[in-house]
Amino acid sequence: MARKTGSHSDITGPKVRDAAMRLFTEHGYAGVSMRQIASEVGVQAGALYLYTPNKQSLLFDLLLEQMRGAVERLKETDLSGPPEKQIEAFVRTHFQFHMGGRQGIFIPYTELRNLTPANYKRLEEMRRIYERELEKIIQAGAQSGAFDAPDSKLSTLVVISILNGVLAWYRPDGRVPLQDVEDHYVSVVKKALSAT
Amino acid sequence: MARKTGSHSDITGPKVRDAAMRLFTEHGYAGVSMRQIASEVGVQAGALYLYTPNKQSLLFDLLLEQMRGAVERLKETDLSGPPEKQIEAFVRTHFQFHMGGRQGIFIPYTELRNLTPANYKRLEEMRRIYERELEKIIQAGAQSGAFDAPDSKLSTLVVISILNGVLAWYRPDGRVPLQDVEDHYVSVVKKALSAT
DNA sequence: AGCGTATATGAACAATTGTTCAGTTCAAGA
DNA sequence: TCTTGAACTGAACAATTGTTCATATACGCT
Repeated sequence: MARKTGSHSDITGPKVRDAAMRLFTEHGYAGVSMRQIASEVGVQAGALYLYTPNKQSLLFDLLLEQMRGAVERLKETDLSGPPEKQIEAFVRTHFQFHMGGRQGIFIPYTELRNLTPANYKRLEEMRRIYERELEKIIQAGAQSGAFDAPDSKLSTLVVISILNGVLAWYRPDGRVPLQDVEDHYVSVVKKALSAT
Repeated sequence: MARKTGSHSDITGPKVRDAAMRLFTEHGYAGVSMRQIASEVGVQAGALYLYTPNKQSLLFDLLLEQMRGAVERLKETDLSGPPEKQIEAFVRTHFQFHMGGRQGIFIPYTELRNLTPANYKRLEEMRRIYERELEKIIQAGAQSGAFDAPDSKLSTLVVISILNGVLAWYRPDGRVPLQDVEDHYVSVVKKALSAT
């Protein structure tokens, strides 16, 4: 049997990416087989290769899409005003992009280790661009005296890791509403950066 | 060839655990094969089974040892005095245990997902014990008005994830000395919890 | 109605996986 | 010196891995 009714490339393609995203997020790249992904999609393993040249590309494309999305959203964000307002805007945008949409389905950056050196390098560059934006905010705040951040690079890394930390514990079916979590992180980051 | 001079169980045993620890930390459980571990130890794969019944047990024993160590250290820590002093003591103990010793070689708790349900449950119980100690500190601080933490469970999860976040970016050969990083985290967590 | 092609099957592949085990080696005790 | 047994090898195993490909199907087009 092949080509069931209503089953086209436009349907299966996204299904493959969604399944891979969910499984990579949950079990990690090495812990997921192509057959698991195929089974999730409702297809045989061989069919996946109509949508990706190989497993590595599947991971890379998903991570690239993620990073591109993050940078894009950030560009659309209004990062003007006083440092406190800027950092709040950054935190909310970052949080919403990572947790919003497909709730909590987001391949952790830990999986970067599974990339080819060449692929890794390309993503690493995009990440630097993203973090550079945060660093600029922190630097401005430090200069104006609003923030206590003598080492802006260190503070940037820490803030990013704080924000991504939510993926480690948040469960969509948990007790605390996502909006409350977002507000909490806004408060935490603002205070963590604040001058004493 | 077998049994080289000076090569005993007392030597190889720890070597196996060390290699597994390092590799699991770096590549994740699923991304490491028994043959890789064996090669790191300088032994054939079959020999590993003199020291562990199987791969799953190897991971579980390491994680159990880790959790046990963390709880032990915490019990030895003086958690008296005002909340600010208590939280500082907690942060320093937590940080030193996770980052000290074998610098940054620490299996991330993400790897818990690779455990058998039974094994997972057992570790989860220990983790609750550990986090309960932090929650008590936060609760006391909230009650005294020193901390802004209306939801102590949420704050606990967030603080833990903040602290563990250091594993995501810290490199032993990096620019910032470990002691400075520790001090930075002490400051960040204290401020993040502080009443406004 | 029938052709062409996008979409999928399912079997096969070489490599690698965790694990077992009969056999080998060598240090220490008798 | 000889024996014993702990420590290890190396080959083997069944299962699973990523990937390929000849084949089959059924939809859209004419």
